[in-house]
Amino acid sequence: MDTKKQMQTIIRRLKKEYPKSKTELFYGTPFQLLTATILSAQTTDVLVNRVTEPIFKKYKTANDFLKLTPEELEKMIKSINYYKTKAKNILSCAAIIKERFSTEVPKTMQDLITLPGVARKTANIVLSEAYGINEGIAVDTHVKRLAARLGISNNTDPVKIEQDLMKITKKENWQLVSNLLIYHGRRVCDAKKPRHSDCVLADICPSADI
DNA sequence: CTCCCGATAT
DNA sequence: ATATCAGGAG
Repeated sequence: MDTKKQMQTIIRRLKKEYPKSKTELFYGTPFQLLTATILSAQTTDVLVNRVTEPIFKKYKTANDFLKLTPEELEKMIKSINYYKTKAKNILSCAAIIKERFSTEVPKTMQDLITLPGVARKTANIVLSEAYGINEGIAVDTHVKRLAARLGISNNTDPVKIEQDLMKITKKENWQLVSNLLIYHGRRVCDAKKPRHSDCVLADICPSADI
């Protein structure tokens, strides 16, 4: 079966299911998106938004966040897991962005992944959402799980999964496919109990033995 | 490979 | 009690 056609079908059907799919992370500025995405590692977006909403009212740019001490930021994001590491990374990012990138969140993959706590997944989110740049496909836990279940990629390395997805997806759909798979992963194809009977992809999915 | 290390659903 | 949640670094 043609995997490119399979991907086209997946995108068409999921687009119909979730016409308004976009990031569910709350943010205003590029640095806020970077911050929210760093916080979102192994954490639900609902919890991230709960924590960032009051913070983002006061702190919008890298320079704003540099007014905070690590201890102050830790206290504000205490309910997020890995809060110490994340607080340190966010402030390190702010400092580096101020010093090396004239206070602006970088617009290239190469520059973004030099930031602490930022790898391809986070960089892809920032590039596509904040700047509209399709450098790659953001592969998170949902994309990884759905790619495996749909028989698209058996790799465990997120970078290889991203390459497998890019090969069979039109570049213009790179950010869309990531958002669609995440939406579907959260609502129907969840990790514990995938709801095959409610899945619009069931007939083309190797994992749905209905 | 381990560490980071909280909230929530089941 | 345990698995999982928009991962990344050492």
